[in-house]
Amino acid sequence: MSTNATIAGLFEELAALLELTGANGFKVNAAAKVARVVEDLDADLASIADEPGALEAIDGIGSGSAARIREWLKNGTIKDLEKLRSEVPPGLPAVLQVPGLGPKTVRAMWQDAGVVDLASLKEKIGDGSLLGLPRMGEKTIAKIRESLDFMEKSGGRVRLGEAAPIALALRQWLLATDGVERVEIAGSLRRGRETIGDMDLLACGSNPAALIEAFRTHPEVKSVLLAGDTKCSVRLSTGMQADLRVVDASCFGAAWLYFTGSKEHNVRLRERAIAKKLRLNEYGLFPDDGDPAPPQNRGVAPVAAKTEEEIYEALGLPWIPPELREDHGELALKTTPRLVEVKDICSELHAHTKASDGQMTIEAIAKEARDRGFHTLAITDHSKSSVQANGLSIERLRRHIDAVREADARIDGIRLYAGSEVDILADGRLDYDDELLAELDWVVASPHVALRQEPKVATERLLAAVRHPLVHVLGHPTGRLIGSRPGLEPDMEAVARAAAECGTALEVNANHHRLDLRDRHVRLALEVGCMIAIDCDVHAPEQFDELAFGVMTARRGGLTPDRCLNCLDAAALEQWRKAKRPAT
DNA sequence: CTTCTGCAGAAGAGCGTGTTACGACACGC
Repeated sequence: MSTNATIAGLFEELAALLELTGANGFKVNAAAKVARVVEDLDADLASIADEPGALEAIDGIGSGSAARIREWLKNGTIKDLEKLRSEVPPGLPAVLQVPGLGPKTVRAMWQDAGVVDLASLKEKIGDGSLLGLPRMGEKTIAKIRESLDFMEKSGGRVRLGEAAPIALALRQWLLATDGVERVEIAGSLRRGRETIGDMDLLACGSNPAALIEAFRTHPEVKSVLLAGDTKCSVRLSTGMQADLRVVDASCFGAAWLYFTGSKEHNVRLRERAIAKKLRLNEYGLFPDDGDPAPPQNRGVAPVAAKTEEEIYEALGLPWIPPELREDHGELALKTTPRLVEVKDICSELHAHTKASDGQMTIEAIAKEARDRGFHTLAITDHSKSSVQANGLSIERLRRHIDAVREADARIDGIRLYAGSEVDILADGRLDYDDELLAELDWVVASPHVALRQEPKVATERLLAAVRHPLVHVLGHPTGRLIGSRPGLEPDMEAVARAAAECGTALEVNANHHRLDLRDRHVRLALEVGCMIAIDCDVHAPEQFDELAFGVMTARRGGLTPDRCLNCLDAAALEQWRKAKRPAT
């Protein structure tokens, strides 16, 4: 694991242990924030820690956290953390992750009922010994049991690509309800995070009770966790939790803003409101009249409430796209950035046919891409070392190139590139020799094996690939699979710098299991001047639909159309391709 | 614990909901 990821993990643990030992809430928040900041940091902490004041200059890291980071880098331990570890059972922080359990409850379960980890929680639920605790009744315990089941199945979060179709189906269902005016997706799903904890929907209409009733009776709903006049939480058959809020149309914007989050973004907005003598809540942005009672209950007219745009404007901000609402500096924006959208994408530059492990013929995939409005499709079947994916031998590739060129000549309305997704071998060499690669129109170089190698080795490996003069795109650079395989941990800044220098594009693989580059790598790549490709790595026709997830990930990294290969028109893409290989 | 205003000390988002016990609390976003 990289140094930053390790340190982020330590501070996350520190925050959990502080919570469990009943520490000051601000102390807990501070540690949690350090974890978040460090996780997203581009610079390597180990390399900047020696520079006086460098750690403290990072927003969210003060003298205390800086000292702890230095202590860990020097000794490999943090005294305060060790002390807390000795006080709290090692399995207890995991119990805190159970939805519905907060620090107070877990602490009581630990000290009064002997719960020390998830296993003992399950046991104590089974033998009824939790019932005696304060605020622990039958219903509470039943909910905890359901949450535990979900965590066992999914680890508590589901991938973006799994949650999105369910949310869209729920939205359609609600849109058929009596009196409905509007139904929107909010929460981390709207922000396009790679995994979703629970899904949030927001609705308004003339018959709120009907919306709540429709929601709780959807066929996918397994149990109703709570249902009030304006709010309903359910557990879906997948185990995931879904929340619906029903609000008045007059404050839809305020509510949508609030329920989209992130929590950190909301806090920033509210701080900004306070600085302007205003108050922001889910009912609107109100003048601060000094009365602590909620203004919406006192007939106070909001400054803004109906749309997100007018609320941001009243706070002196441009409308901020949901994907950027993570408190990663987005409040410094002066105008709304024109981020890439699905409709901007007009080529697919990474696709597989039956020649390797795809399901479609060249002709079928070409027509599919054309029907989706693309002007160019790169056929990039696997190379010879990818035996498991039926990679093409040198001979087969030569015949395949001919077949693609023949199809290109025959099929109207789309341009086909004869390409390859060539393996980057463990030592950085490519899986075909240069002579053969030079015959191809398009080369995506991707790592598929040796995905556990040391970060330094991985960096050299990827550097070799991006510097190779015949490579157009570095495909799914880390090889990670969300939730199941961490993948390579190269020095992404070095890789991106080399890519920018050599004019090699970096891919955001849109497959929802991959989303690789991930959001923060996109941001890093853009900062150093890279071009980005968003590709579906298509193996079957429906995989073209994964594009939305790749686009959201790219938007989270701040990608604009001018920096995205797939947004170029056919002539501009052709020009870029030729400029990349001036010799050919 | 960190940040901000002023260099020491204050401030740090704000609300609905269910549960459990009848006002308070914990939780989640």
